Amino acid sequence: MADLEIRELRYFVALAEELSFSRAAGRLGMAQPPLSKAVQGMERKLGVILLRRSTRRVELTDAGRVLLDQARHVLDAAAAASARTRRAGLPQPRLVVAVKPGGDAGLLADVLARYHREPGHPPARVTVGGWGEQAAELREGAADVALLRDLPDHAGLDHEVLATQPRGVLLPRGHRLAGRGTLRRADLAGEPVPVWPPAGPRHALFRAALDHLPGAAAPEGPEVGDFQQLLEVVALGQGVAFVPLASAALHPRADLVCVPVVDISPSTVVVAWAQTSRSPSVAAFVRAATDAAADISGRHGS
Amino acid sequence: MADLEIRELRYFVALAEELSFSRAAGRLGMAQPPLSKAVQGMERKLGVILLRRSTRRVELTDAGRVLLDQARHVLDAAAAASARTRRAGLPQPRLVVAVKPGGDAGLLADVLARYHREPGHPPARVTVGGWGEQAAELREGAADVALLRDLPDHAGLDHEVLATQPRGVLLPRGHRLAGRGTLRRADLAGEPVPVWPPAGPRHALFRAALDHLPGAAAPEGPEVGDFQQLLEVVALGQGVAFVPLASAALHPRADLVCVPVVDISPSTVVVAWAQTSRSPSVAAFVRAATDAAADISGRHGS
DNA sequence: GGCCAGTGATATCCACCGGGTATTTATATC
DNA sequence: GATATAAATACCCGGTGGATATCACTGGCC
Repeated sequence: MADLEIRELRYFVALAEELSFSRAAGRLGMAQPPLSKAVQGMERKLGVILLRRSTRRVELTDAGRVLLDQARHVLDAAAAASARTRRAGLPQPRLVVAVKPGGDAGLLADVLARYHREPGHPPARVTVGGWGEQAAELREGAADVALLRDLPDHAGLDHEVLATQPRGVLLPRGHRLAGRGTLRRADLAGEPVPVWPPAGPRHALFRAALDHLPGAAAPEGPEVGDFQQLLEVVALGQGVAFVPLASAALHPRADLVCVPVVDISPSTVVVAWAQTSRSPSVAAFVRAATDAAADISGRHGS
Repeated sequence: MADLEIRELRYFVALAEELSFSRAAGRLGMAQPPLSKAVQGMERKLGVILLRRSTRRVELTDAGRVLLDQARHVLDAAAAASARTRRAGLPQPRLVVAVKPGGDAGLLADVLARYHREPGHPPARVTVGGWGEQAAELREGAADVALLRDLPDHAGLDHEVLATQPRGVLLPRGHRLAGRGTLRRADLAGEPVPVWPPAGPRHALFRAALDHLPGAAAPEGPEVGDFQQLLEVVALGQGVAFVPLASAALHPRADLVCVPVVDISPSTVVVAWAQTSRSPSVAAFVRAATDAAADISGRHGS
């Protein structure tokens, strides 16, 4: 049962994505024949046909689809192993915390203070990145822990919920519903929802919108790449967006209003970490985060 | 940033476990010098010292400890990739369900019926294994989904709780507390707790016992390897054990009594699966399991 | 304190195989 | 049926993974 090598898995992923031996070989910086041989070797070792190929078409078998998914996990894990080991070997290792601007619900300073109060843990270094990057950073070992909103459902991450925030809908000031004090989601049937981001896994706000609008009554709006574009599209009347009320308050615009929607699930602020890197320092940071959040909500509650 | 190869990670894990180049080389079926060279190559590629070595002692650096942990995850993922791909390539692929005798809370038949009712999914095959094996089977890809009690906290598994069952304490019939109708955990201070299993991650019942008994008041009892041995030890008065009441009812013995303990957390029955293998079939099985559990508890509640 | 046993590092060599080039084979299109 | 394109086959070469032999260092022990 000789197992597969990392190199072979990289080859296979490239091939499965390109569905062409020549193109995949080009992307890998190698010639086509050795790629053919490598894949034949994998099929021999596994005793399984991975690709149905003629001279004109290449397509994955069921087993090939499984291997594509699994290989990505292995490659992530291998990249993470290198990255985390390198970081641990630095003269002064740091706990890398990935945050998104506005995605920490104002908790970051308090969390860091609590984390540093407990001795024996490496100092924290904060990196700022857009949504989606954080999950990738955690999985690939570039970061140890992250504060973010609405965790994507990607496998491999554990999380604790720190806070929930009610969501509203962003509307242009002149919209027929802009004057209402609160809305229910049924009111929004038929409003177009901008697609965000245009490629790859959708942003949680987008998925939330689809989940919350009744049935297929939500036509897809234009594609937007970031939050600013989203605001522009809404201002132009091309779509509506579900955002946390607190987040809307951070970006006030004269031409937009944010109306609370009472019957949709709230946005969550979470602390997340890779399931494969639960070090004592990560645990300490998570504890600091949950303590800080409990303290805040307790203070609000009193 | 050339990444590490699976082969190198296997070498490193063997070396880190043996802490001896010669012994590790022996275990790997190779000679000692190439192992030295391979590890030097890894350190060169990573730019990190993994082992502090003299001619008499070998010990891991901090970075080495990190890599050991990470390498195990990569090797698990790689083994799982091979296993799952092989299984998917079989003429008639199956959904492999790992169950523990008595660990399904009587749900298995109903869950299987519901799963098979939905068309389009491969037929299920049930494998029976002891506790701990199931988690390993899921991580290594030998099984797709498992019904088990008290999920170990190993990383890499997702789960949904299907049911909770109150726990009691097993006592020999002549024990000073055996006549009581119910107990509180304070009553049990000072009772010895058998260690189970003797090596590796502890069984959830054991960890629960330590969590629930006040402070360090619980001396460790003898080591036991399985449930039958645990019953023997308790019968001999060498220790006490926390078990789900339903589980105790399955193994009635004249010389043992099970007394409910009212202030400890209940045992949970969960459906679990590897985070890295969320196929539609797994999702369908999980849905069937939660539906079946909701149905049962609903029927009991009515 | 010096000898010896044991262990890791170095030196050197070989064989295998990962990868390249040239060619053949098969299929879709016109 | 001719042609063009892309995967498979044939063959070759160089790098490297692994083996054997040896050196160098550490630590126990008389």
